[in-house]
Amino acid sequence: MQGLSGQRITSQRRLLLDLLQQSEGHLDADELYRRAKEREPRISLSTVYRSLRLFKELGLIEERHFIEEHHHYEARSETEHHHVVCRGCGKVIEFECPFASKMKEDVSRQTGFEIFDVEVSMKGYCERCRQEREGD
Amino acid sequence: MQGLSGQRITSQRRLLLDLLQQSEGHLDADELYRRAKEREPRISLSTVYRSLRLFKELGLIEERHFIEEHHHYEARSETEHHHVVCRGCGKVIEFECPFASKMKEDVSRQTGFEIFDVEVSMKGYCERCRQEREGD
DNA sequence: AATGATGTTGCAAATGCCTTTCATTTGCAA
DNA sequence: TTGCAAATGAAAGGCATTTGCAACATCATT
Repeated sequence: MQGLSGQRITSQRRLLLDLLQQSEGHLDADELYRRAKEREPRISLSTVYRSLRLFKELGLIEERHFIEEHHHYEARSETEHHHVVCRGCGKVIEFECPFASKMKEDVSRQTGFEIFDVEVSMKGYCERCRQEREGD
Repeated sequence: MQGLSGQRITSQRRLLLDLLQQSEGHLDADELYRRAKEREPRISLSTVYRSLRLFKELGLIEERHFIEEHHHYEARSETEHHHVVCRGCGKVIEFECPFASKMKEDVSRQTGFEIFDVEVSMKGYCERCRQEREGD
């Protein structure tokens, strides 16, 4: 009738979602595009962006923005995980946060918001980069 | 001798920092530009961006990216605070997080990172938007 | 299987946030 | 007050992402 009802399953979408789900780690739009082109060279970057938006709306993937320049995407997993980014080399490590649900409740109570997403992100220097910095 | 030593105090920088410090809430570059132009119509957007970068490097302000499209800036405050963003209307509310330092320690121990920043951000719907959604 | 209605795609052009270039102006130390 | 490095404004550039549109799939119906 309207809206989301008439969504079609196309080869491009299947491919893109496959790639997102297979890949551990996080892909940015461009890397996803590069991988998709290996299998379907005619695919276009706009299709990648359009599909990412769709998957996000459907809740199939999550969008992360730990790097200023652009976003990263990852298939949604059961256990929510958070990120530390190294300011030196850009490395990203995930961790789980046992406080998440408690924080969510607290904040929900304080603000009256109905919260559907909690994200903890930290910045710092990884061990390797710390050593290099001390070397200077 | 070099580096940060040769920083100059210009009228534009004074104005911009004033505006950032006065404003409660968070400004994006464009809003800051608009406000600055009211007082100094010849100021340019690039000066705004250059100054924001400088202030950030000097630790005078903090950069937030709770909205995908662009960043928000706020004068650095003593107590660190975190944010909930309403997916409906974009409203941002701050909260304090008593777990922050504990999480920081935990993650530092787990990953070997030396962490200098923790940011908790949540998404949801505020009370008003929730009511409107239910009305549909 | 052929048809048709409508969702999707690729491509190119456009957008939007932000940065850079460069000629000119300004702050500030001597 | 002069000289020079740092800063500015204006315009051009860069890059991730979006959009307009004609050609093309998908899927429910014949």
